[in-house]
Amino acid sequence: MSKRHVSLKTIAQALNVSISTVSRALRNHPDIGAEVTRKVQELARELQYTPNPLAIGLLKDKTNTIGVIVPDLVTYFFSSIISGIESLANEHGYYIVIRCSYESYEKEKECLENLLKLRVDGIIMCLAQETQDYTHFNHLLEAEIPLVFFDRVCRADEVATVVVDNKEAARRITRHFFESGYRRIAHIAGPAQLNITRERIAGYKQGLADCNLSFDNSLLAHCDLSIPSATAATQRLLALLSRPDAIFGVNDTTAFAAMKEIKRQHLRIPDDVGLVGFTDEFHATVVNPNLTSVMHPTFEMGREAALLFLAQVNTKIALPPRQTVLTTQLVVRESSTKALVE
Amino acid sequence: MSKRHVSLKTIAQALNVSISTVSRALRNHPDIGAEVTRKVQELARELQYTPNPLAIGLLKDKTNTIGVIVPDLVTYFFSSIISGIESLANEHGYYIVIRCSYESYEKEKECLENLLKLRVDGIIMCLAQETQDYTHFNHLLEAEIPLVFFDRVCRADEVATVVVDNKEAARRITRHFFESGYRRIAHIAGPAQLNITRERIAGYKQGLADCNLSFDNSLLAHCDLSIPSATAATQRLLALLSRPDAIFGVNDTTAFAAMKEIKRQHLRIPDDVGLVGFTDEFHATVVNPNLTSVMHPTFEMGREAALLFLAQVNTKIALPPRQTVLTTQLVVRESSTKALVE
DNA sequence: CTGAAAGCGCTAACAG
DNA sequence: CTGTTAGCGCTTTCAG
Repeated sequence: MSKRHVSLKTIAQALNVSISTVSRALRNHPDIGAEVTRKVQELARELQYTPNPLAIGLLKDKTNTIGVIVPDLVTYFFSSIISGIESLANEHGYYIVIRCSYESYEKEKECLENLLKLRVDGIIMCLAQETQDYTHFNHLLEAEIPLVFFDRVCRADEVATVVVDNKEAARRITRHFFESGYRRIAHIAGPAQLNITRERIAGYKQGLADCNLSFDNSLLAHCDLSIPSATAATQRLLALLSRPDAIFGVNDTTAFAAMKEIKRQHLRIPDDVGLVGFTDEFHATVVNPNLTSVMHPTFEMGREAALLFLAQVNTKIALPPRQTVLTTQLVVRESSTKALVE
Repeated sequence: MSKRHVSLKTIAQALNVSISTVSRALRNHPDIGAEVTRKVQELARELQYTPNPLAIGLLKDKTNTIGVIVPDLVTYFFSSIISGIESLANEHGYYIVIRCSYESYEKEKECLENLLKLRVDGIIMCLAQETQDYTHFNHLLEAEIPLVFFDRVCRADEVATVVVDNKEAARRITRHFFESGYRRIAHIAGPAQLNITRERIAGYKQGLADCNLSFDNSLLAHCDLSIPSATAATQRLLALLSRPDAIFGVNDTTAFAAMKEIKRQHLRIPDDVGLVGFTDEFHATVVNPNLTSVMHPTFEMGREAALLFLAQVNTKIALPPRQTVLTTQLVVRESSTKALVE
């Protein structure tokens, strides 16, 4: 069997001491004689001994492992958040095990179960789009297994969360449109059950109110965040008798899909239709015209989520769940700044 | 301690049988009486017993875990490959633990060491750009720890690899340019030490030869795959006295950066400069003009890599390393098709 | 058909 | 200062 790894036993036998002596020597336990300690450490280095985390995990019931569940691995939004989680986790000696829910409720439950079976120390996740029942988290809450939600959240009074100021951002976008001369401002929103959808719609409405514009339900199009669905939503909006002159997408992918569709219909951006996205990835500055977008600190969001996770791990007492709200910034580019007709 | 998880012991005590009986009953061992088996399984289900993978791992020296190292987590290319790995790994009961090398040789070594310390069953990875010394893999090869490289590879005679037909693809791009009327065809290549760089340059040269064009070293610009560096490379090319009329980037990100720079200099694509990328991500169809690109089957590449990994895990005998070559496809769009002047 | 015991690698309480 | 023992959760001989 274990030709592969040297264990304490290997060292103990070679040096003719007991396993516990080796164990202590390696951790510089004061009880152990200087000479023995030196010899043990020297041999350990030579043999490239590394403690077996399985054994320690078994003993301590701790794996230094964080389960991460995302609805989608490919999108910039999620991959950059994962990057943030990985970066902070790593700095603190944690490993991340990734699973993808593919926006499915069933898969999400399965991922959760699997990761718990693996004995991860806790979970950092973003809810799947489909998820409307939140009872599968009961178990974690009862067992006090660390849990952090980011972006799409639920049960925020019980679970730590990291989000951005969705409402404020949406409000700012709406006002920006108004100030740029747009009057029929539409919003392509996500699925109704998501908090981000609700909050951004709330901000959108607030923004309209700020500008004395009335809310028109036909200007609110829902999509399931997929590209085809965003395209369809755009088509619905553009087909309205009274066509919108501005569209704000729930994320950049949605906005890119909208951009493609708007161009396909030979409408000009920003002159015929203004467009704003949400996330601000690199491609916003590559597309034509450059996309105005809300700068969403995704990498930071990942790091914050990991931070909230660590806070839970390192506390024995159950502290009230922390809510981290990151601030966004509107980055104005060409897609929402038409020449004002005074 | 373990309020959290029920163990065989829990069940054994409740049923007043021995631990080994429970262990056997759960695996339907024929030795165990039908009645006992039924009772054990029933209670196990009720108590939601799940075997502790740490204990099994300790015993079997196997964790069902794959270490994945990528140079970058955020780029579409890598995130979609990770997605492919995750998908296949999951189907076979494996978990993936992700680490990022940030294109650094030192970090790559560190990631590798860390993952091995964690006792992953093997490694699937893409070399960091900086990596030029490949001796840190000796240990894995000697210990016969499964290892798979994808995209950027080394020691291909000893290690299983998944790549695409880089040379052929580059050749096809070059010929496509020629057939579209371009004559001064430039290439923004990656760092010289990478196989993908070498192979694509070889294909580029072959393509030039096919078209009876001579190779001009000034039309070959290297970059480090970062956006600023790709921009700089573009600038160098565009500043040439005899400016190229076509540029083929080593990947889409490079091509997008080039596109941005070309536009900034008020040159028209495809009329003044033709442009082709490599990877073909969604954004290729959003930018203006749509980017011609080589369709790189990234998700499949991830799945293939996982497949090669599993092949190694499931074989006792050391089989010769398999080389999987995936085929690409040139997707011609607007950025490389100027109106031919006959 | 079932139980006891050893061992995977490690730590910690308890002896000496 | 060092060794013995027990135990984390599990599988696998070996007894009975």
